[in-house]
Amino acid sequence: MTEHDDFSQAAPGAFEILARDGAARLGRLQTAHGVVNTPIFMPVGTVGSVKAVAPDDLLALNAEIILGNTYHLYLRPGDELVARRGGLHGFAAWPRPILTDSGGFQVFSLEGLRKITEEGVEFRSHLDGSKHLFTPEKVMSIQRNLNSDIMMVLDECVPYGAERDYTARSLGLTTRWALRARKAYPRGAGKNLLFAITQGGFFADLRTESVGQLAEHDFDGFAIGGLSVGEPKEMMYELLAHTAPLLPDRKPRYLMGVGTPLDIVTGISMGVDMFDCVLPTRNARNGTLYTSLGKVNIKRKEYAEDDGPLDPNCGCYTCRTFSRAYLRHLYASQEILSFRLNSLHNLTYFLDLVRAARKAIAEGRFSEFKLGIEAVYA
RNA sequence: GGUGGGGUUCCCGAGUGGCCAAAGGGAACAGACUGUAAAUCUGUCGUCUGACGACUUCGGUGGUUCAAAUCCACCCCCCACCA
Repeated sequence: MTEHDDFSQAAPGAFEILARDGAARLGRLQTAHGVVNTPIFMPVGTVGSVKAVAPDDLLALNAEIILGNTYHLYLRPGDELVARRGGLHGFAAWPRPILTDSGGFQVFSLEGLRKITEEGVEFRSHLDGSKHLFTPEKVMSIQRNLNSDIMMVLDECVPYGAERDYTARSLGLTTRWALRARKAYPRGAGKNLLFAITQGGFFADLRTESVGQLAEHDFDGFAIGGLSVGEPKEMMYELLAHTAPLLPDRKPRYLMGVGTPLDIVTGISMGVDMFDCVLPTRNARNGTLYTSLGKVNIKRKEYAEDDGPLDPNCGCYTCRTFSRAYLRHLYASQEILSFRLNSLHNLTYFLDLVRAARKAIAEGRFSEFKLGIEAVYA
């Protein structure tokens, strides 16, 4: 307890590993808005809102940190407008840590609307078609305005299927961009942490090279980017197993945009500390719910008169209060409440999952825990 | 009673001689979704078949025609306006 109190006074960026179980780590990371316990799942709130739920819901679920997105918030409402309102914390009324993605992924997913050069990425807004330029420096400035606790460097996320030459060149660019970002925001210039993103596509040696180029530099954490972009699952796991151990042991490791319950547990087993994914919230809105017994597609006819709870082993408001029959009806009727109840549940499942993982690591039975998840989701 | 319009596959609704098992939408059923251009997208949707294909459908009955949801006759029902 005193140890915890000591850590609560630690400077932002402090990362402590409390226990290990195999390659899995139990840790905690200090930020300007409080401590994040790892392994952690971070709900995604792209435009400054975790869709369908409110901050008090997230606090009730004990979400420790959420995501925002540089690209979206820069386009609308504008990072300076947000800055004038106390940054994203003040604007969105979220008191706990926030991580902002750099826009690198949008550069990837908006392919066709952008052009990548050494200087940065020129892109067209998906909102009004207007032209913009993101440089590593610009993206730092935007994230400083948003005042996120963890800022990500601008990177290029290489699509699955990209050739070796392209991937090799791209990884070098991502490294140079990362170093420019660090230079634009030197350590100690503020309380915001800065994470680098490793790339390397689907070539193990290029993954090694990318980590090699970045690991020696002074970042607060290291992310693995460019996975789960359409490749076969085994390939993702292979590259993850290859890459995770290469990342600095004493810094938090973040697997970007991943993933399913199985992906998360697998990532943890390989030594990853942080995860984010739209899956729990997006799938909630599309009727796919994650439960202790597996995925439930709540639209299915078989639930029309199912009076049981969505997940008998879940303590969330949705599961405590409503029947599958009612949840199916809400979905079929396209009621707003459907999005909210489904999102609350899925977020609970993902947050409970990492809480249970942390407990399992602390108790030295993580492999056993992982087998349990695999039994349901593999 | 008169005049005009109309009855299409679960619903709405296109189709006015062959390219029609019949556009489109909805509903229904199933699936996808991984750093959110996603309350989105995909598939099925007359019956039988794995498929090719076969068979039965467009208010009813009868007819014209090589061929009818489409043309003709009569009948049934609905709507609008007029009396």
